[in-house]
Amino acid sequence: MFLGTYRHSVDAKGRIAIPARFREQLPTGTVISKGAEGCLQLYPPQEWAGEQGLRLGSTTPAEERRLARMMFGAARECEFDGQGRIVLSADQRQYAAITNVAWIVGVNNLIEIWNDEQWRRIGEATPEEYTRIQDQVAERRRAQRT
Amino acid sequence: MFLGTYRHSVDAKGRIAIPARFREQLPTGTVISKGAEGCLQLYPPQEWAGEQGLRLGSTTPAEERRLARMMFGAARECEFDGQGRIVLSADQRQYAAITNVAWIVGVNNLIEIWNDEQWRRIGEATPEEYTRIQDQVAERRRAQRT
DNA sequence: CACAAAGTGGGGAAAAGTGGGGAGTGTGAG
DNA sequence: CTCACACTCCCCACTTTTCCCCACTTTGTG
Repeated sequence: MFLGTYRHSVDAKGRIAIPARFREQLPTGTVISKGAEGCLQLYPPQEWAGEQGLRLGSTTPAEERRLARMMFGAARECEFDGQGRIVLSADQRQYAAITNVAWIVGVNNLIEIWNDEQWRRIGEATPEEYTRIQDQVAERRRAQRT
Repeated sequence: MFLGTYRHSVDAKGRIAIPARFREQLPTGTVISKGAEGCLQLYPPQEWAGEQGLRLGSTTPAEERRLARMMFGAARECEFDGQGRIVLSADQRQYAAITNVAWIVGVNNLIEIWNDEQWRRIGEATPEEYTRIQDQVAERRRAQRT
């Protein structure tokens, strides 16, 4: 379970330190890829396995073909250096518009990496916004139960 | 079952002591996160388990993605030091507007942490207000049952 | 009133995060 | 073929943060 938000710097070589709390839950085989809304996502092996349902074949619909190409084409296995950092490729940094700092966010089953500005819009919600969103969850849950 | 209200101080390092009566009911795996109306909430493991239905994957709808990011990004597992204190992150203190003192309130199944001023507004309700609120809830329940 | 338990505050060791140097490898131009 | 350049890793050193431990104060209880 990945929880919490961390603000880390990205150095000139494109390296970023993954918080120790996350790192110790990430075995080798962890994959980083592009995610929705312009973030990057780290999938632990068991989560990445869940995405293997997406496959190309003669009967795969057009949209799934496109999604599969984007997801798997952008993916890479994570390699940690001695300091617990991974390298974000130029391509990945451009996609997520990351320059000097980035936010690393635990989202339950996977980890996301965001640029400064975009994360602020999500993470620095006021109590009022947060309350509204929570009520939405409750409403959604109630609707699903029926 | 968590009952009662305690006024504790928050030191320069952001630490706050959880009342012993609460602590002895909180196993490891307790999670603290942002709550409605600008408070912080402590979820014992069994309560938090209910929040974990939200998962991210390539097929998760946009609304759920946003909810998951806010909920889990704001959360952290509680870690007690030898004195029974937890650390409130800078982010959490800012959200709840907590500086030197805070109120720790047992609310049946979970625990809330409030800043001084906001709690006074809730905790120091007059008998008239209390009665009115009780009637409102009763009315709502009756409406839902139909 | 004495003792125990709970809460508060701070110092210091250890861990985590940050930045940069330099060896090794590969590519492309001369 | 050789040299220059770029790039990737690996390692070392510094800074900052975290957390563990000790000591004091306050509260509660027999």
